[in-house]
Amino acid sequence: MKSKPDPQAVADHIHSAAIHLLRSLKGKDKMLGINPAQLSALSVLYFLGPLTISRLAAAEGVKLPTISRLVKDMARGQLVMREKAENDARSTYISITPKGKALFERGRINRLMAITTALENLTDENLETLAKAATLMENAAKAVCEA
Amino acid sequence: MKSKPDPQAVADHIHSAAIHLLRSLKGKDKMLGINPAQLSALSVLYFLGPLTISRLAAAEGVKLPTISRLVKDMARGQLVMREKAENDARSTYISITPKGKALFERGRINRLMAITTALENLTDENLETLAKAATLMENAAKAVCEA
DNA sequence: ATGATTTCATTAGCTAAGCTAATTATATAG
DNA sequence: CTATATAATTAGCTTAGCTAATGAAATCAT
Repeated sequence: MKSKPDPQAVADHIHSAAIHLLRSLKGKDKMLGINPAQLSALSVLYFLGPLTISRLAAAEGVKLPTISRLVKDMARGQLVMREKAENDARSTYISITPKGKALFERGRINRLMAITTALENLTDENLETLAKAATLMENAAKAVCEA
Repeated sequence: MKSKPDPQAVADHIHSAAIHLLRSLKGKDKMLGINPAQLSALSVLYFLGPLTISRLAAAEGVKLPTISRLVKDMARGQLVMREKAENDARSTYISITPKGKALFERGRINRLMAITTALENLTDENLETLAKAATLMENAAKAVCEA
């Protein structure tokens, strides 16, 4: 064992695995009446707190008009709220409402339960491996962005 | 160390990591004039060989009409070819053309190079961890689908 | 202070990709 | 031979992405 791992092969393998894992979850969200874009935006607002449209767009890696419309739709559904910025009359802060919070939590639990169930029979050692790998992947993602 | 890992936390961590890694790659494809849906379909045809529309749809986890149109677009761009099935006049086999192959390889290399570069400074041990985790993630994805 | 530039957000209009329902053509079963 | 099932397409809808144009506010340079 312990044949020198080929970085290119590892990149390929982890890439496929990420794609397949996320694809397998795609179906799990629909039952809630939540779509991936909204779930993702809610996630950012949930964890980072209120953000302007611009910052939300940046966080999501999409252009500003895309978020502008998404927020309009979510505001109509009472999932988020707008608040005028005090210092800059051009900016609006978007924050998640209790309803949005609840929906996000349900969606999140939905996904995580699916994964957790799939991990159910793993040894502690394998879970440890996954935990370490997750951190390595986060770092890699950061590095890709900065490249 | 070696505190019993919480499966729920691991699920969460690996989920985020997969999202962030793939998001970080999103930008890398555009330069080629290839979009994610086409790249993904080409990938399936590249590795699995010619498939009917139905099987391609199943492999991609989308409905048949979605692939039907995607194939029409890709055929227009000479990325794939249609061939009538011999045994069943209803079926058409879709195969990747040399042009499609070349485009796919460029796109793939683009992505993989981005990841590979990001993994550049990892120890062999960490690469090993990622390789193992990739396999675990593939299994988890399969389990989620079957659940 | 005023005029030019930049920034934040929205709107309009386009494209791509997903879906369902309906249609056509072919296979298969009773 | 008729009925049913399957493969693919088409039509029509939705959502999410984009760019370009616009409006409104802030900043900067005279």
